[in-house]
Amino acid sequence: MTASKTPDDHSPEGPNLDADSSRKRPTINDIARLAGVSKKTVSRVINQSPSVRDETRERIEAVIAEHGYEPDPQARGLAFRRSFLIGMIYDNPNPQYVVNMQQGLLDGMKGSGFELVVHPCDRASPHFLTDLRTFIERQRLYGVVVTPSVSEDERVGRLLREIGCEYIRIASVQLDDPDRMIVGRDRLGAHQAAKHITELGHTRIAFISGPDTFRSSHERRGGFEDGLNEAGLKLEPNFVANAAYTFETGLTAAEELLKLSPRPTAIFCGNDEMAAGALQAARRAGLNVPADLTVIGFDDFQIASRVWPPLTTIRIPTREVGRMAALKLIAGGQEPRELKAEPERIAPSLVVRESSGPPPSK
Amino acid sequence: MTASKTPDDHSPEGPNLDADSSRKRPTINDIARLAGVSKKTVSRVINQSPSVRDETRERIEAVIAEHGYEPDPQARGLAFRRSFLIGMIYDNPNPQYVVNMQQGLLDGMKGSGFELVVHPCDRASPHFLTDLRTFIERQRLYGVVVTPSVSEDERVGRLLREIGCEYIRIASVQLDDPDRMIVGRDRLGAHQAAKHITELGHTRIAFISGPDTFRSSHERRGGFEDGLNEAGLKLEPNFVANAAYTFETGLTAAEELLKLSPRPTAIFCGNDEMAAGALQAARRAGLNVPADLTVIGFDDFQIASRVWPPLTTIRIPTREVGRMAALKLIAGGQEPRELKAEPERIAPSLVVRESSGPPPSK
DNA sequence: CTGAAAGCGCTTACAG
DNA sequence: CTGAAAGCGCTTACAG
Repeated sequence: MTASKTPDDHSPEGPNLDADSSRKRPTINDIARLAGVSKKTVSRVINQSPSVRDETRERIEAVIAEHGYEPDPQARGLAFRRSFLIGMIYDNPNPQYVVNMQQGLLDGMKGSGFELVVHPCDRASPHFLTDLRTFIERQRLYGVVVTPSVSEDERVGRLLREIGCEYIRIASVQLDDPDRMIVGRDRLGAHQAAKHITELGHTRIAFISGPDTFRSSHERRGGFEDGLNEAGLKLEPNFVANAAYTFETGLTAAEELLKLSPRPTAIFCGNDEMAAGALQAARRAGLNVPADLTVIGFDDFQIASRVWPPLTTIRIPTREVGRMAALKLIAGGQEPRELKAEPERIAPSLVVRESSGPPPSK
Repeated sequence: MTASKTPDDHSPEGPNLDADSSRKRPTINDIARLAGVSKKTVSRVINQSPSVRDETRERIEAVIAEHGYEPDPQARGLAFRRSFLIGMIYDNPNPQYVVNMQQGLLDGMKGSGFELVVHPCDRASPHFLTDLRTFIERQRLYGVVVTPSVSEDERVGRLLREIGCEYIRIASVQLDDPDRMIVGRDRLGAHQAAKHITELGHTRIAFISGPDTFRSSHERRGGFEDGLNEAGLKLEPNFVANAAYTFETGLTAAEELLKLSPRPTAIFCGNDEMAAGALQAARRAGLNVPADLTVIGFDDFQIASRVWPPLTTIRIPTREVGRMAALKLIAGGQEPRELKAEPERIAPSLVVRESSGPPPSK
């Protein structure tokens, strides 16, 4: 054991959990005594009750600051019957999504005193709902943020309401009270992709869809179709392939599309992973991207700029979405000011790289 | 703390926390009453105290099971002066590493009643240590798992010991008591890479290193050099380039190496991200991988199989490492039986894909 | 082997 | 505007 030992530290040696707590952290009782008030009044200051005389409040705040007092969240939680933990409930298999979302939630929780507890889950498990319930009730979670595709499960919404757990669902469609949701703008993003492709002059345009179990699959397809229609084009049924947001399924789906004759000159993929698979399929088919084939992704995760050629894609500000979700949860469902003032901050945007170009001239 | 809704908020609308709580969850008092014992005895059963008569224990366990009683972690934590939360402290920028590690920790914590609180941090921040201390002390964390590169910071080890927080450091070198560490086998992995490359017949072999701030950079280099030496080769200083574990720095470093004359016929990269960058550099230089150049990565993250050609790399079982770390932390530093019996479960292994081959014959 | 009392550090409900 | 009492659901220390 190195470092600072205080005079009253009589511990013999080794990491003893109790002995080493240098100067014990002050409690509400210490602050009350030092400020010459009851602990209830200190409690009022902590909880920002308006009914405290300014002078009293200032005196207490000074003592709190001087001693670096921080209320114990466990004791508060016990008395409140509710912890200061926020859960992130997710089943999205993409690590980049998960990390960006966590980071965003953490951004939004910063300085609030809340902490983030992560809870991946499996919607297909038979214990899914009971596990979720146990997790939330046992920890008496302050609230949860739920991301796709779990967020789209109506059983989850019902459960959360039934046990009275505050929540924010993140999804690409309005599935619940607006107070309880952050709605993504997937349609808009897919629309931008369609616009880009048609403006390049493509007419034989294909789409690789994500799995039916994600609402975003449908939204992205819908937005894409709308965009094509605006350009006077249709999404031909045989130019639509179903995949599952993974690299492998994207690869297979693209292989099928490229066997068609005439084959598409552009493929819009429901996410970057599938687009990376499509790039692989093009290579195997001896096609040059973008000279022979335009490939476009969705998400703008790291992989988009790592593959060759770097992917033109639709960027979703996942971290910012997470930040907004956390702020909204903490505010009890109130739309964050920033988001109200500038809804565009969670809007998708087109990122043009090297995988898109005009159709082959022949 | 943004106090938004308090428990006695009897607002007519919206999710009322109290109204919906169907049947209240039983407490230790309920169980004690129903079992005809004192709550202290129930507490003994919960905490697996040996001094309870078998008959009594069974009776109590039956009541617990019947009512689905679960002790409140907040109340337990308050009495224990220690929560049932485990923190993951990290600053690794790779999302895949973070998610795999989290998943592994969760695997190891499963059924233990602990929950995982995530805490990314920035070693370079001036508040780094105070923030960390505040986080741990305020939440009275049961313990923490620290990953590279924060885990390699001696200030962190000192702090943790000083405040008496249980911890496991994950690193590529033994930096602490064996009870407090999970040591990775990076040297072995790099050695395997060297063996593979030399067996293919290469002699002009380069290395792209990670940043000095990660011990793994040095270990991987060391293991690689050892492997080359065994084959009677040396790692030439001008064939070593320094990068920072990122795609961009890997790209730049590889460009420099490929300008040399004669240029290397194989490059071993400290991780997959840099190897992806090296692949990009080769393409820009008009070189074919693996015909003109062998490129090898380290980690076997998803990106390794997404790039073209798919990367030969060294697989690290990150998730398993995480699981072992959690088990060890919960066991108070005792090596998990599984790991003792089979240390190889956290050993690296060579994964041969398409980015490696014999050197060009010319 | 078992229990009654006190306490962990907060808050609610009730007074004044 | 402020406080004394009781309580949140557990555990420790002390008895027996």
